Amino acid sequence: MDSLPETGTARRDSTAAILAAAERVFARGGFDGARMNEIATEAGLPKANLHYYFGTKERLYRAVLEAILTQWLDAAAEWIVPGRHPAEALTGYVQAKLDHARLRPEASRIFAAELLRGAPLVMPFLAGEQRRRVQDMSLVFAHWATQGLMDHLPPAHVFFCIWAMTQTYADFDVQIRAVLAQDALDGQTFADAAATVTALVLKGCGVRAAD
Amino acid sequence: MDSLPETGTARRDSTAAILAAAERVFARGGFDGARMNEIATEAGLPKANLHYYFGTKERLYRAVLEAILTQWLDAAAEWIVPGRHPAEALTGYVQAKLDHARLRPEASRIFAAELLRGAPLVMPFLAGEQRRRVQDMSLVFAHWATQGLMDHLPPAHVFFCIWAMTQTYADFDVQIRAVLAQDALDGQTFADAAATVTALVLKGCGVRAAD
DNA sequence: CAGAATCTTGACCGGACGGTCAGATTCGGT
DNA sequence: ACCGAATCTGACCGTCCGGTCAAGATTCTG
Repeated sequence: MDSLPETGTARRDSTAAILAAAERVFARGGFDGARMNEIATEAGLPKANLHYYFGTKERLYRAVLEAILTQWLDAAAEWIVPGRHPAEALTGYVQAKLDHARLRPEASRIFAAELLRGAPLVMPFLAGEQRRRVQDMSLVFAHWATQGLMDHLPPAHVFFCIWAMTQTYADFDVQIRAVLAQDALDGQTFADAAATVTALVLKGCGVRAAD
Repeated sequence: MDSLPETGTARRDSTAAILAAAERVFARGGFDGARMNEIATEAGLPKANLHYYFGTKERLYRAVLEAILTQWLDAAAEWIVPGRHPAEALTGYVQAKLDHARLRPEASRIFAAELLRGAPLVMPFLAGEQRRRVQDMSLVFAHWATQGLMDHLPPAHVFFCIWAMTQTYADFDVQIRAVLAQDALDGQTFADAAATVTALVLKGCGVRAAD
């Protein structure tokens, strides 16, 4: 197929396969529920191979988490800038978060499980980078509010609510599917979700439609 | 202290202690993260005693879940009745959910972890009782909407959002504490949360203030 | 092509953990 | 006081699972 003599190919391919498999398995059962054997099978490699590349289960888990966190430091935040009208900004932010829930539910679930455990590994991230981001975005909210473009609400709490609403469609989709009696969350359902969340956020924050 | 000759006292006391300890431990690490030994220690009983009363770890877990589910079939739903004005009803519902998050965070976390695992045990509850409740409450929403008391939004999604927003203060409190740089979520924080969630829901649903 | 470096893998190990059990103790009724 | 039922518990067992290892295969480098 491809005859180029590539170096380091094995390492790259194997680690990628392992990380992908690990993300799926960790998403299914959390750290404690995951079995190295299961990850190995899912990756199509012998278990000893995982240990060759990652050493221990915890190091593998950390590697998976790391990749996920850099996604949480996400493109969504770029919507929240003073130059934009809050209607446009918040719509974009919500949509970006919802897209993430739809396209990478495993990542969202692993992050959720980590928080449920008390966030032993991601605490530095939460108290550092994420806290800083929220502070920055809060300034933008304050700016919009003083301009009369939206209500004065505690910005941090608004973000907690947006995160909660959007991630619930990834983390707890089994509940949503059960209540809606659907086999899988389809495009229509996500469209309804987007409309609902956007409405709650925009109207809830008293954002007037962009002129 | 109390000298009444009570029968079955041992059973009642022991099972209660075990269930309470189990709820705490399961909330901390989920089913897979919990250790029977840990639960025993926390309950102040030898491990064999847990097995005497509950047989297996899974049966103990089921017992804990059962107790939690009957709380989910909660008092909150009683707020959502046609006779009430939606402003009052939704405020009460949100407040009840938030109270639950504040007062029984362990229960909320165990439920969340169970959903994350794919809800192997509570699926019948979700697809049965809970689905039915949502259908009932959706009728009330439709009633209010046709009366012009609130906007037409997909009622089920509004509930998903309310659940998500309120439970996030229990399930992911570690994240909220980190971002707010607080040691524990205090009364003021929950007051802010209540104000924010209520504002998002009421204004978001276009509920006019009660006359 | 030789030798080094990297990678692969089946077989194995040790500890942790859920679960068992038999004997001791306490309880409840009469 | 007595007896059967219920309760308690330390010691033990078997399995599962993360992790190791050494020998072989493959790939890289000069």
